[in-house]
Formats: sequence, C-alpha cells, structure tokens
Amino acid sequence: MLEKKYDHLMVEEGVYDYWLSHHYFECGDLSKKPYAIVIPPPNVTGKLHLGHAWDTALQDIIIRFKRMQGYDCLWLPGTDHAAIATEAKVVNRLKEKGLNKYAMGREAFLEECFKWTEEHKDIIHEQWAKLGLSVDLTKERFTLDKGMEKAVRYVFVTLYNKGLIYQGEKIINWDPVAKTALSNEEVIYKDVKGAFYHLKYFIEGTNDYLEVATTRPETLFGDTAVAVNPNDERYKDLIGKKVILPVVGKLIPIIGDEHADPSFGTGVVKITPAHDPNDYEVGIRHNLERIIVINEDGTMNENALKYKGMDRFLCRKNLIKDLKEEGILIKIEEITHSVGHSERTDAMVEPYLSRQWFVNMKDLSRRVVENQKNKDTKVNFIPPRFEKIMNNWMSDCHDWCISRQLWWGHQIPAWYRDDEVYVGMDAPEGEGWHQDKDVLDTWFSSALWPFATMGWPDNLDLYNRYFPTNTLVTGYDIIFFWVCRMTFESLEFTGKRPFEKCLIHGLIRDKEGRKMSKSLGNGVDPMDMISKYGADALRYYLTTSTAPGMDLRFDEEKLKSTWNFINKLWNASRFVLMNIENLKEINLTKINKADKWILTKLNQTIKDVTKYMEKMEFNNVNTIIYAFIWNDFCDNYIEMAKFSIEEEGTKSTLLYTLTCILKMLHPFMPYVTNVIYDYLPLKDENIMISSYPEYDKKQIYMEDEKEVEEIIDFVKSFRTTVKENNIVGNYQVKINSQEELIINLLKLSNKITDKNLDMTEFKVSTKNYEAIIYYEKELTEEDIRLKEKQINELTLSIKKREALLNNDNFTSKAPKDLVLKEKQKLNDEKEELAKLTS
RNA sequence: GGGCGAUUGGCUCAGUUGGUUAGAGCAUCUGCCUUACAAGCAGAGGGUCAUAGGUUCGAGUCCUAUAUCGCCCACCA
Repeated sequence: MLEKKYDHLMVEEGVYDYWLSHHYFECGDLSKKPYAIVIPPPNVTGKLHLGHAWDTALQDIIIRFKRMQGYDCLWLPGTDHAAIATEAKVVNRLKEKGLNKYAMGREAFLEECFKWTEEHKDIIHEQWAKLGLSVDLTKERFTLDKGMEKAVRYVFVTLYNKGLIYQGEKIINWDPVAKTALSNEEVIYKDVKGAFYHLKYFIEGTNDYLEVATTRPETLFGDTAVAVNPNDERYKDLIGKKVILPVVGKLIPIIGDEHADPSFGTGVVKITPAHDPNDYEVGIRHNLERIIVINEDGTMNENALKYKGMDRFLCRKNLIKDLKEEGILIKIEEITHSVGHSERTDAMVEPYLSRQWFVNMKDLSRRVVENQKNKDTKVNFIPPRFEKIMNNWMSDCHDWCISRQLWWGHQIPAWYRDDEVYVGMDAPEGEGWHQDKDVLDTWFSSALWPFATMGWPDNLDLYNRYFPTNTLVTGYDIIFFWVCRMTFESLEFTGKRPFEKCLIHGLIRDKEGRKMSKSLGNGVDPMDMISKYGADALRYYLTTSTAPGMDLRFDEEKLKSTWNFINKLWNASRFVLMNIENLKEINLTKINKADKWILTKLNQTIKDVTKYMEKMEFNNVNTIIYAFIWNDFCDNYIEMAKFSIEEEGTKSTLLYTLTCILKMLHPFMPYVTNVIYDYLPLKDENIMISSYPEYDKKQIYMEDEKEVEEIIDFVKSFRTTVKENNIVGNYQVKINSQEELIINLLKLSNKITDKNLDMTEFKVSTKNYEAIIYYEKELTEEDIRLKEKQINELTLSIKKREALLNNDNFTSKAPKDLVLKEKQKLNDEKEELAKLTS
C-alpha cells in the first residue's frame, strides 16, 4: 500500500536504474513504426540549467508518448564539444594552476580538454538521470567523436570541391581575448557609453582642416583616406586633394564615396580598410591600401609608432591626451552606441582583416527558402510564426566564417605546401605538407547532428531507419545558430529536411521577467528544485505553464502547487488502492450511473488529451487533465463512489479510470506514475512500455452523463443556498426525487419530509430537481435582497435571449444547433424563474 | 529603419476555424480536523479582455490605426 504522504525523494529513488537495466529506452523493434528525436547536444562546459530541463522534458514527453503509442522510438543523446566555450573554460582552469596553453603545446592542451569533457559528460549524465530522461544511451554521440570527424571532413571536402567553401581575406569579427575569428551570430551587440572624438585633418598646403569625427581614434594609424559624399556641397571641391594624417604625418587622399552620409556627424569619414567592414568596401572601390594596426591580442602593432605594444584602449587614452596637447583634438562628444561583444568571452569584438575559411551561403540558404514553400517537405514549426524567422534569415545572410583560431575542435582538413593548398579527407602524399592549424566553428559540426549521429556517411543502418527525424525541440534563441544550419546542410547532403516538426519554446526568466544570468545571480539550479519538489513536479510545471513559443517566468510558488497536484493524485490513488484490493478483473458491464458518468468524462478527456499531445500543446493538455483529475475524478466521482464502493462495477471503474490517468500523466511525471502503477493489482509489465489510453466510444453514456451533471449542479446550488442563508443545524427538506446520489451527497436521509412546514422556505431547483428547505429563520433584508438579485439576473438573461431569438438575422444566419441550444436555454431559464417566484 | 511578440480579475497565465454568462492556478473572504488528501474539503467575491474606429446577426478572437512593454535583425564614421 502507498505511504500516507507523497514523498518525491522516496518515489524517485531507484526507478531510473530499473528502466535502464530493463533496456526500456533502447530503440530497435523493427516490427513497429520508427519515431526519432535527436537531443540538442548540451555544451560540455558546465551543468545543465533550467532551460535544458525544460527543453529535454519536452522531448521526453514526446518520446514517452510516442513509445506508449507503439512506435519504435529513438531519442538520441549526445553532447557538444563547444569549441570556443570549452577552450575558454579549460584555459581558465589551467591559468588557475599557473599554466597556459601555448607553453604546454597543442597535444597536451587537447588532453586537458578531453579530461574536462569526460568530467562534464558525467555531470550531464547524472542530471539527465535525475530528470528521468528516456534517452537511448547506447546511441550516444559527441560532436568531436570519430564518426563526426569523418562526417565533418566529408562535408568540408565536398563543399570545397563544389566551390561552396572558400578561403578569403575579409574583415571578420575578431575576439582578442580568445584570439579567434567569430561568425556574425557569435557577436552580441550592446549599448555602451563612448565618445565621438572630433579631430583636425589638415588639408595639404593650407591651414584649413577637415573635421573628422571618430569613435575609434586609435585606428587612425591605419587610415588610408578620408571620405566625403560626392554630393556634399561643403566638401565636393576638396575631392582629389590630400590631408595630413595626424601623428603619422603622411598624406592621404580625400575621396568621394556614397558611404559618407552628409547628415551624420561632420560628414567626413576617416577610412580604415583593415579595421572596419564599411571602410573595407570603400577601400576596394578606391583601391586603397589596408594597414593593420592592431595585434591578435588587442595590443597595437608597430604601425602605431610609439604606442606599439599598448592595449587598444590604453592607446586610445594616451593618443587622445597627446592629440589634445597638439591641438588636433577639437572636442569630445559623449554618445551611447552599440558595440559588438564576443558571445563567449564578452570581449569587445575587433573588426579585423584576416584570412579565413567561409561557407558561401547564397545557394545553400536559397535552397532552404525554396524548400519551405513545399508543404510536404518543409520543416513545420510549432508555433508556425517561427518559420518566418528562418525564412527572413535565410533570405538575407552573409557568408559564414567557419575557421576559428582555436585548438579544441575539428581541425580544418586543408594542407599547405609553399603556395599549394590541398583539401581532402586525409593528409596528402608527399613531403613538406602541413595541416591548417585552425579548427571549425562548433556549429559546423552541430549542423550535421541529425544525420551524422546516425552513422552518415559510412554506416547507414540507423540513418535509413530513423532519418529524417520526426521532431526537433529547441529554444527560439538558437534558430539562427542551429536550426537553419541543420536544415541547409541536411537539404544539401541528404536531400531531405532534418526533421518534420520543430517545436520551439521560449526562454526561462525570473519572477520579475528578467533573463536568468550569472551576473544578476538570479539563476535557479534545476537540481535544487528537483530535491525540493521532485523531477515530476518540475517537469510538469515547466512543460505545461505556457503556450508554445512563449517565455516562462519561473515561479517557485507555482512549482509548489504542482507538487500539490501530484500529492492529490497520490492520495486519490491511495483511496482507489485501499478499496479495490480483492478485485480480480476489470469488469465494466454492470456499472451504475456515476460510473457511467466518469467513464464518459474519461473518454472525452482521453480524446482531447490525445489531440493536444499530438499537437504538442501541453498547456492545453494540462488544462484538461487537471480539471478531470481534480474536479471530476476526485471532487465528484470519488465522493459518489463511496456510496457504491462494494460494487464490482465501481471498483472496476475506479481502477480503470486511475490506470488511464496514470498513463496520460506518465509522459509528464514518469516517476510517480511508475511507482503508483506498480501497486495496481492488474497491470502490464511497466507503465512506460504499456499502451496509451484510447478513446472508446462504447464508454460514452450521454444520458447518464447529463443526469449526473444535473445532480452535481443541483447539489452545488443546494450547498450554496444553505451557505448563503446561513442555514445551520436542524432543517428539513421536501424534495421531488428519491435520487440516492443527491440524498447521500447532501446527507439528507434524516431531514426529508413530505409535508409543507410552516417555516421559512428556501427553494433550490434545476431542470428536474426541486427542493424546499424549511428552516426557522427570520428573513433579513440581506436574504430578500439576495433572492431579488437572483430573480433580476434571471429576468435580464431571459430578456437578452428573447431579443436574440427574435432577431431574424441571428436565427437565419447562425448555425441551427446553436439556435436550438439558445431556445433550450431560454426554456430552462423560464422554468427556473417560475419555480423561484412561485 | 525592418520584423515578431505581449497587453485579459491583486499576481502568473490559458482562451482552438468568431458563437452569445471570458476560464484556471496562486492570493482574498466565509464555514469545516467529513475515515484518500487541512499540502485538504464546501462555498463566495473579483475582469467594460490596453485605446479608438471598422467588418459581422454576433468580436477577447478578424481588419485599420494608436499607446505602452519586451525581443530579433540591420545600421551606428
């Protein structure tokens, strides 16, 4: 028998190991239809946060549901090597030990990274187990494992041979802390306080100067021109002349270019082609020299003359001081502007001229846009609005910079010898070749995740069976990073979409609606929540609290009330188990009207829940199942069942209904449902491999349902009347029915009279039931007012409904059954009014 | 500048292809230790659905503006 109180710690103990040891999570039953989900691989950088808990709980719900529906389910787990993020963490850890990666060398450093990875994989495994995730661990992959290496090289080489990957010198986003290039998506723009420094660039041979405003004076060493708009009346005559570059003293041309906006700043722009993407373009148009002035680590190089070796920000400070002394500085205008920061290191990103590898996005992205127009092959987003986000981005995206100056990652399969470049799966034959030292962007390998994890391109057994996958679950924040890239790689290499559906969820925020972040210190550890309330409560709360795609404000109070819901389920189960101990079989042939009522409700619930499970609208599942369990089953049915608890039909109904409830809740709360299910006298091997309840129209009893609904209504009105009129102790009731449910629920057996008594009367009525409560009481003004209010409300409602039904427009245009329903309601209301005023 | 989302009782959120008394949880008030559960039970109060127009027999829902908040993308010399 169940313990008296729900104890999540005790309930969740040992269950996961049981599932594992029985291989329930493993796929491979070829007699069933396949269903596959690949996990978004978490970075091996740290612990899982609440967002992961949400994301993975959603997937587990889908996979457990499908498994119970009889699919052969593969939920493929894995982790991401997270090139830059992990490398940064390992570098920091080494730093604490007084070590640095350059001193220890590439090989030893990678060993450290693998060590780090193994430690964090262990943590992640432990957390997956705590969350109860039914991932098939025998299929686990890592973005840097041997198979992925093969897939990555194959993709790189193929795209290179098609001309879709190329090496080029361009302005890229440079992270001076991690000392690597970044893609545009890895740059976060933040508003920071800065300044416009207005400088004098003297015109050659005159005492006149152009006033140049810049936010980055330290790059002036790289200036190779000054641009004005060719249509700018103020300056157009100066085009072709030269100015003297401050400090450096050399002459640079004044050029005319549309890039200079006459209405912005002074209308004069200094052009630094090696350190600004727009200036780079201007440089190409005017054939300007590109002079790099900053080193990889953000210090100034020899072109900065006496500032050489200074950090870029220190150089700015000193330079400005010097320019002020020389009278070059006109003014400093404080402004707020947005500046790119590295997503991982938070360093200010340096636009930097550098030779990198790129993916040409033009055809790849166009293919995605085209594919989305075909409803049979497109990725279907839930909710659909996110499809537009993908389309927008794919319609207008720049080439993808994929090389990273890191060590941790897939090393680029390109080899160099003198001026030769060789790109291939393996090192070329012959002497003197050396491999590219750089590695690929993490997302380059994650983009192949749905098919490369299934053995592609070599071993296609899993791939043939489970690809394309059915559903991908992820947050809207990584649609660009990941969903888009998986889609174009998949279309390019498999000819198919990577997944049929893509369920998008939002971000977790704190109670005030702020993003959870380390700097705010408002993060919540899912493991703490699990020890306080259990994984079942956490999973249910996270997955049912918002509509798909919406953010979630984390509120511990709500988590607590989810715990209460599970406690309610626990106690209802206790009641059922206490009363059905000797039940030999479930027999639903001889059942009473209360049994029929709950079975009808149950089947309607099964139908609706299944519908919303299929649509992945889990908040709607919650609304339905919560009301069914708490209101219908607990508050009403169990109370009615107490009067017929000795009947086989009632016992059977109790067990049958509870079994269905447990099964419907199982995908959400696997632990508690597993434990309760094991106590049932009649059951299958295990709930997670049992079959999902199915709607059974033979168990729909409309007449009984209507009758019991009315009984419940009547009982409720009766109680309200008693309560509102403060009827306590001795009262007597004259009622037009012998209905046992009413007598029992209202405990009327010794209060029934068939006479008209000379006492104050309180009438309670529904369509078929009518009662007069006799009670010795002076009617107060309050009582009279109450009754009048009731009558007024009813009269008003009748008037409104009559007007509606007299409107020909309504009766002719509205659906017939609606009109009928309205007529019925009107009749009911009239009858009720008659009873009340009689 | 382009796009997206939100605005519904004190708080957090639902609200299906428009269907006529707008729901839930928490909080509040009243009364109950009723043998599954006081982490509970039985009741109650509380919303002109951001604003203004429009379409319709009928609008929280569709259309057009406006306001406030939030997010994404682009630009920012």
